[in-house]
Amino acid sequence: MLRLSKLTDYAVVVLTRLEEAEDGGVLTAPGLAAATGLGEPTVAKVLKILSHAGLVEGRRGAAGGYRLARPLAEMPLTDVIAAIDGPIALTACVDNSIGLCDAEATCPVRGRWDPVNDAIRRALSGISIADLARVPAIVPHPDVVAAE
Amino acid sequence: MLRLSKLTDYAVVVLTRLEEAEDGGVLTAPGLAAATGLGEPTVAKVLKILSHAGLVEGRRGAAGGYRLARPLAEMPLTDVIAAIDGPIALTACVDNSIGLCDAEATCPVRGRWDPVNDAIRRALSGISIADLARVPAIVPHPDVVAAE
DNA sequence: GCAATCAGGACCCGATTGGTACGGATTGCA
DNA sequence: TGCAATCCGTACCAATCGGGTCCTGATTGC
Repeated sequence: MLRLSKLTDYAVVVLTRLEEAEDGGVLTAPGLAAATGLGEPTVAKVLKILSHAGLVEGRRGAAGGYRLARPLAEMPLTDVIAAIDGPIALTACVDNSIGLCDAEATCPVRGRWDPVNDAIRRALSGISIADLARVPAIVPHPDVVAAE
Repeated sequence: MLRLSKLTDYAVVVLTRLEEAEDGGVLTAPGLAAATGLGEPTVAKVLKILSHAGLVEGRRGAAGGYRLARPLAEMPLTDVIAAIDGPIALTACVDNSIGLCDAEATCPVRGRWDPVNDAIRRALSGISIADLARVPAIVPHPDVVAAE
């Protein structure tokens, strides 16, 4: 389905929540889990990945927690996707990488998806997490409105 | 990894091969399998899906086979992806659909990915299968060139 | 009537993902 | 100095999904 993982979804939620509470302080993983309604271990996992990618900064210790490494407006969606789902490439053969495919010599699609990957990267690079956060979370569905 | 399925990849190969041999005649699934180097049952499966989506037309019987329903230039990539991978939506919650998510009321991301989905649809709608077929299948990789 | 082909479904195996658990390191505070 | 709270890294397990195969029918031409 051309889908990306749930973890990426969670990451956006957590990042959005982190910015809302941004007053210079930090938020703990358990606190974020309670605020988002997600499972605590899952939130911790997401935060660890984001920390590894440099999108959030973790501070250890008794008064530790997480805070954003930079404002969400300066955080392109591609960074989050790349951090959690890996490099943005629609097929297993990333761009023109060599040595991964067993039927490399006869593979009829080598390099063929490159323009598609580029198109998607361009489309996504213009969207920041702040753009997603700006969307109202609950949007009335046309069917529901029509049914009323 | 934001990946789409291998089947979609195969579909592009098969469609491209179908157009090359387009002289008004048809190509059989076993023939296409031999021509593309893919497994025969797999090719048959792809063709069945494409036929169901109306992208190719199957003709049964002794002299049966498949032919393109329309030229590849008039076949947007989104049609093939939608036929094989389903509707283009990055998350499980397709757009603003209701009733699928269990934690619907508290879900903090409902409708949030819509602009992303739209951006990807726009980026992909401008690409036809003919555009992909036009890309040379074998492209020298920069690393390989540098290593020589 | 027979052979060749498409059509549709069921099935199984492997891979990936989501989610969990555990031990260790770091920091603040009493 | 010890304790508690927190992050960090890794390993692990269960469930889902996709790739691939097979079988049985329906249709067509010879």
